[in-house]
Amino acid sequence: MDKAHEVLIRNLSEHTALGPEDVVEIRALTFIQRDFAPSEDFIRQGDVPNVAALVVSGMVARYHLLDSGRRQYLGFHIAGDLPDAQGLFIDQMDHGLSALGPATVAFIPHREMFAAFRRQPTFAFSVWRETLLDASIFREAITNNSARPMQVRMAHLFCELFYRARAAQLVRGNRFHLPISLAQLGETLGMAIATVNRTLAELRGSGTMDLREGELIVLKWRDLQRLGDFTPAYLHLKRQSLP
Amino acid sequence: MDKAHEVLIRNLSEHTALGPEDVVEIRALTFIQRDFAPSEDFIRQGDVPNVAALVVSGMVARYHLLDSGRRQYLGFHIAGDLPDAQGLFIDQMDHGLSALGPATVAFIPHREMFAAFRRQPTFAFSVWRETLLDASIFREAITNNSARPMQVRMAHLFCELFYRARAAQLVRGNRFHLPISLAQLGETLGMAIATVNRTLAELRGSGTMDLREGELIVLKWRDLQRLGDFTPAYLHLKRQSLP
DNA sequence: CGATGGGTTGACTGCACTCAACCAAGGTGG
DNA sequence: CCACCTTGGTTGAGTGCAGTCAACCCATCG
Repeated sequence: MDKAHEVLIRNLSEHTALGPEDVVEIRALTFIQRDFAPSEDFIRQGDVPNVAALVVSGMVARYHLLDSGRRQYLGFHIAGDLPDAQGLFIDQMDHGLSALGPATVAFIPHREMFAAFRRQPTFAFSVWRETLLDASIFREAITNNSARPMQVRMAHLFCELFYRARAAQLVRGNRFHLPISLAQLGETLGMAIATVNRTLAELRGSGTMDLREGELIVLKWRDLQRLGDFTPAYLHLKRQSLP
Repeated sequence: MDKAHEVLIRNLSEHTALGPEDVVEIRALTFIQRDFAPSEDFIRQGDVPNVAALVVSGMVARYHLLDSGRRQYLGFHIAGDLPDAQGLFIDQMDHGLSALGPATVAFIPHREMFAAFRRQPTFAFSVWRETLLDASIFREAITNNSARPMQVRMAHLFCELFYRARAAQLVRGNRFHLPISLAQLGETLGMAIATVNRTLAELRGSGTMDLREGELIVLKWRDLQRLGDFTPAYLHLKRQSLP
């Protein structure tokens, strides 16, 4: 059976009430599925996009490359996300996408998406909504990296990822798969790798969480949330109530 | 004559080839126009949006407020922008909007927008595209505030604002109206006010630009661009025909 | 095996934050 | 009218946090 379509339907349904006609449109989309190795790029800055990517499993990252050679991660995506819906209406990608750990990604021709949008405006609106959620997460990242001290900043990132993973039912118990290195954390949060390590040690010391073997373990969600100044309103997840 | 409609049409036309039917739809929209004083809020974090804002003249800012009381500016908008198109499909605003200097804003009921979207998908796509440009600017802000040193960071912001203002024909000669205070610059770039002042002094010293009496003056565009590591690709300012 | 990548830790340094004082301009009220 | 206050900008001194640099460990892998 086709996991890609189901993952997309599940994710869109999380935020939007899809009608049966919308589901029919989605199931009719052509998906070309591919597996990627950790850190493998699949869309590069400068590419002319004509397909949209859907994360089927694993995680993918979006990033900027600066002339200085520095890399800045912009955000992360989990199963069900459309990480480059952002590319639907632009001529040229302004950022790249790569697998974080091993990941499976499905590609949908833009042409088909547009046709479906015209037939089913509700489907278009639901994807549009996804892109707006993305933007909301970007805004929070601006604030996080600009206005919050190191420890809070890192805790906030973990909170967000955990919260989103839970909404996507990717959390088993109190842990989920987060195959990120310290260097990548640094390039996400705008801090040097040594600082990443020390800050992470502090967070571990607080007993609220741990990060081991590519797994994030949340031990005291409430405390971690407080530590990270985390309020999930900006994620606009309909299911608001969580333990 | 109605400036609001014309400003919107001009801005959308900048990026999208609008058909005559789209223009008819836009002209049929109901606008409620209002003037705001500098720093006056007109949409607050937590509001339930049911109208979309359009900047008719002046500048408006988007910002987060943290529990700590700190304010983080997320971005700025000029005439023709739809600063809260982001609110079209969300239940609750995750950020606020305020006038930067004195500003005139027009409000359009969401209901009318949605109806127009269904009748004219191309119009919907053009507004969608605007929201994606917004997101692209947010991404750049993440990178700017996280990965670039202070001086470069500030120069980059000025480059972006100048470039966008020029595209919107708001630059007269080599200057345009940018009514921003040092404190606000600090809350945009994530730096303390003292540092803002010193960094700005450096930039002035470089002879590439000046900021006086609420006006940004660009003296050496090329040098400022280089100083700010600025490449305008991410602004996607190019007319593109839509599907 | 040696090479590589990821993680850990210590020492040093310097940049940007904090704090504080001060100035200029504009608005307000007695 | 002046006195006062507020807001925005400017500058100096001191400090501390996080960046840089370097060494080292460990596991994996060719």
